[in-house]
Amino acid sequence: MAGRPRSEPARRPGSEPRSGGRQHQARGRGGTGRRTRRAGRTLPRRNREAQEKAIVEAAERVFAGAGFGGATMAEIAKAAGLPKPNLHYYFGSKQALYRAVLERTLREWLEPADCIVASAQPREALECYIRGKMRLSFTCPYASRVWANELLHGAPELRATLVRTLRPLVRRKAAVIDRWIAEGRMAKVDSKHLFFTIWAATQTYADFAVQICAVLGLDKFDRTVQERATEHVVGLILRGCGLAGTRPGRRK
Amino acid sequence: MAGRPRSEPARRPGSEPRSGGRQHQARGRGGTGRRTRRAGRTLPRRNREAQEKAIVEAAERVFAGAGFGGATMAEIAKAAGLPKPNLHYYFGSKQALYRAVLERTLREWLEPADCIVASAQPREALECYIRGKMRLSFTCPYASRVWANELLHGAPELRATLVRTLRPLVRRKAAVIDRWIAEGRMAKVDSKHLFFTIWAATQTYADFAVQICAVLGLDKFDRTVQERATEHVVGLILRGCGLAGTRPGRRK
DNA sequence: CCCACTTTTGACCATTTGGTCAATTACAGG
DNA sequence: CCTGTAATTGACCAAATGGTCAAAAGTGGG
Repeated sequence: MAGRPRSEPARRPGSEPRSGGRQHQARGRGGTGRRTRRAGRTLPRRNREAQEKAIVEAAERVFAGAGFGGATMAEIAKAAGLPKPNLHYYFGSKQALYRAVLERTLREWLEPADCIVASAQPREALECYIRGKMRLSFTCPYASRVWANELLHGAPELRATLVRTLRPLVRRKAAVIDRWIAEGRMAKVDSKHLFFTIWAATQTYADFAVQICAVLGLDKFDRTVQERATEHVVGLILRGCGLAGTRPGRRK
Repeated sequence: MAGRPRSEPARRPGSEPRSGGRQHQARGRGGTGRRTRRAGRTLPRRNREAQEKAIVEAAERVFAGAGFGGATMAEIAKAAGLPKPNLHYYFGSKQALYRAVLERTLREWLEPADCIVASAQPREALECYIRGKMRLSFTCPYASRVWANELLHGAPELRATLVRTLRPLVRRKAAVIDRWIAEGRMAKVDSKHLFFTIWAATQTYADFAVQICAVLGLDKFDRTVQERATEHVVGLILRGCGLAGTRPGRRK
């Protein structure tokens, strides 16, 4: 099938490396997504947005499992259930796809920080933040691992983002905490390093899950362990910040 | 290019991939190192042990920077200042070399835990352990990153080691902590999860150094930041374990 | 000086991999 | 039904990569 080259097929595919660079214009012009809603035949006729999402999600899993260097486009394509050229059609290159995955992750990463606002109670705010982070670790471990992997290798793709986005965010949130400290509402801790510790303590459950499972003798995290871990981290850090009290003991 | 000797290329002496692995008997007999002192020409004539060490160290840096999949034998060879076939001569395969790097790391990893013994004071013991871990993070970041990378990707090479070596160690050390808790000498924390938190909080300075530097606006850690970070982590966790007191405030 | 053994290397391969193409199919309008 | 555009896909590359060889060098003993 397919084939049947009409009449003047063999035009010698140029042989030159074409080298090329910016072919793949990506994104058409205006209303690309027309949402056809009329299923073609085998493929549910997904629109561009849905296809891109499917690819990014597949890529997230594969990158998380093998790192940028270890992941292959073929594997990602397979995971997404699409032929390989489609990935290039939508994202142009492996690196661009990788970047798309990272961008997606950044949003989730920053979200829980919304809890930390000056008008909140220190204990409520930090507890909310930590719980949010723990929840993410358990629900989106892949995203966390891709992010961790990128940092591990020197953040070649997002060093700029760290400085332009993460740094200002931390500065703002740290200022809130510093005020609480100045008002004597919590112990004197280094507010920025507190963030590093919270990130580390919470994401370790996503990034290093195998190690934790191995030590605990589990195959995977179950509800019980997730709750136990969460209460442990929340308790330890709140106590470390001088925010114990109120809630008597371990909840569960 | 590349010739195309079509005719009778390989005599296939053993056809099979050799699979096995024990070629490369490593370790010579007794006095391998004879240190010729007469430089052959460019290479100072290093003995086997020294060569292996040089290779492992180069590999550690390269694996840390690119992960297993992203690292190339050529790059490692270049970093070690040796031709590529030498790596295979000494270690047989990329995987074997990688494993050698991991084994080396495991030793460093476990060492600081010696501080935690039943006869010690809880505060002294934990403080010693945390400081030891922090020191390692700052002095041997590459090793930590290789380890982290391996865990991140599911620990394909050392899942067994985790269960056979790390798990029993944690069980023993956790038992010590549980006793201290039972004796009312420290707060009620989950002893195993306490280890996970300590590992995370300390190694984040090695694994995610770029992120921390970006947030702090630094190029690299200087003495001051290292001390500040150490005091922060020690203080936060000890307080979280109900082991504050004695030492008044932040030392520096 | 010769011999047996360990190391060192340059030259090569078979495969894998990111990426490219041209041809084909699916649609939406006219 | 025809046509232009978006999307899809099988077939291909050139480059990179892990690994292999066999021919050198070194080396120490007899």
